[in-house]
Amino acid sequence: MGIIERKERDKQEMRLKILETAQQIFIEEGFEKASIRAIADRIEYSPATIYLYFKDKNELFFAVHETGFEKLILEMTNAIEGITDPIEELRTRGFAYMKFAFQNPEMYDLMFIQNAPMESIKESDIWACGHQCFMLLFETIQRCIDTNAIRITDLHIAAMSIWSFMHGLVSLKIRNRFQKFGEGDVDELMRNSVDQMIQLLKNE
Amino acid sequence: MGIIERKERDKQEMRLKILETAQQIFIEEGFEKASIRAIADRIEYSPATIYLYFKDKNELFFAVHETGFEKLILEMTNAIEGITDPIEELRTRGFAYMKFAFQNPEMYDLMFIQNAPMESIKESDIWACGHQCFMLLFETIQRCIDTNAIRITDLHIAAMSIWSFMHGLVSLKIRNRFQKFGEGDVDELMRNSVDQMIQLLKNE
DNA sequence: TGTTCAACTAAACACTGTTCAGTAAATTTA
DNA sequence: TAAATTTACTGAACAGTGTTTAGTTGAACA
Repeated sequence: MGIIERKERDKQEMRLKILETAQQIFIEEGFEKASIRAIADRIEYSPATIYLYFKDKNELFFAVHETGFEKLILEMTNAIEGITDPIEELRTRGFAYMKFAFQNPEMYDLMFIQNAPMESIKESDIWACGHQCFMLLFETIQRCIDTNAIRITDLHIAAMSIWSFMHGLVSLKIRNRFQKFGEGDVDELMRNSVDQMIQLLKNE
Repeated sequence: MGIIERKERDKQEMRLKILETAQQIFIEEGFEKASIRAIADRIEYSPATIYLYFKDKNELFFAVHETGFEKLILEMTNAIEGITDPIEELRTRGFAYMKFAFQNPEMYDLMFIQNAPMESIKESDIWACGHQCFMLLFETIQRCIDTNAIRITDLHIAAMSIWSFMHGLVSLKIRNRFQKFGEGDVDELMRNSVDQMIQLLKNE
């Protein structure tokens, strides 16, 4: 009989329910406010129940941050549709990354700033969704190198440099370190910085 | 009589004692572990006493993060002693910044990643120590621009780009996002990225 | 000497993540 | 069908967090 199958389905459903509720509260009110009790309250279960589906808060928010990567990877993939010039591809992916951060600041924070999700990765294995995302960057940079479009020849140095630049820009903004930086609009200065960096990277 | 003067001295002394103890625990065991109760325990006062000297934990850790900036500003100032070439000055300051982050990861985290210190800055006024630190960067970049040594001509764009790059590099490392990035040593890859960026910035 | 005032604290409040013994219902076995 | 077992769930507790408040104690002043 399909009782064990139904039970398995129920279990997955419950897990998803917790996950979606965690994500909801977290996106609306931030990581701090997304407490186990707040999540339990909304799904009308006791806090202890959550621990039957997730080892701890870190593991739950690891699962949440994975859904963030799914979204980012999708957007970074779709962004370059129809683009052939490698530099234009790099520029577009850069702006897609920045747009994601602006539109999902709490999720970006969880994915690239918070300690929580990284703490649930066992010493032996890898940050799979992170690596999957870097692959998109590697891909684009490799194309730039192959067509001699870029002034950096080492793939890993280029990837680390470009990602660091983008992350620095976005995370300093998210964590409020750009208060009154310069005179004009900070967001515009950020966009200009990205464009300037592309110019710097371009060969000729 | 000097009673009120002595009382004022005592008050300042107590404030300093709290501040130094907070800093100690925080550097040794991180921000999470540096609780009001842990600080109170070590100085052998009740937790409530701390609130007679600091409005809340944010204000206390704003004061701690200020001592971090004093150190960073000192190191960034001393680093360039005897250097005349603007590009070399920029490079040296970059490495000094990175060295500070590596040697004082918890303090760097507090200064540039944590929300706590920024939350105690009133809407009206400015992040003074942050701005004082940027001035050193502006200074160096201005020299680069004046001598035509750099491929960026806008001071604010250059400052934002270079700071973002350095912060991205260092904060991704601190928050554990460089696990197994590439094949070799991550620290060396980071240093190579800084050197590569300097090459990119250099005119000719 | 009595009064005032400042420094300090015990205890509580409202939270947090997490664990565990116990319950109740669904499922399986006899 | 009745009894035994397994599963899902929870109340209550533990140990911690930042913060507030009423109340105490000792020093300074009148």
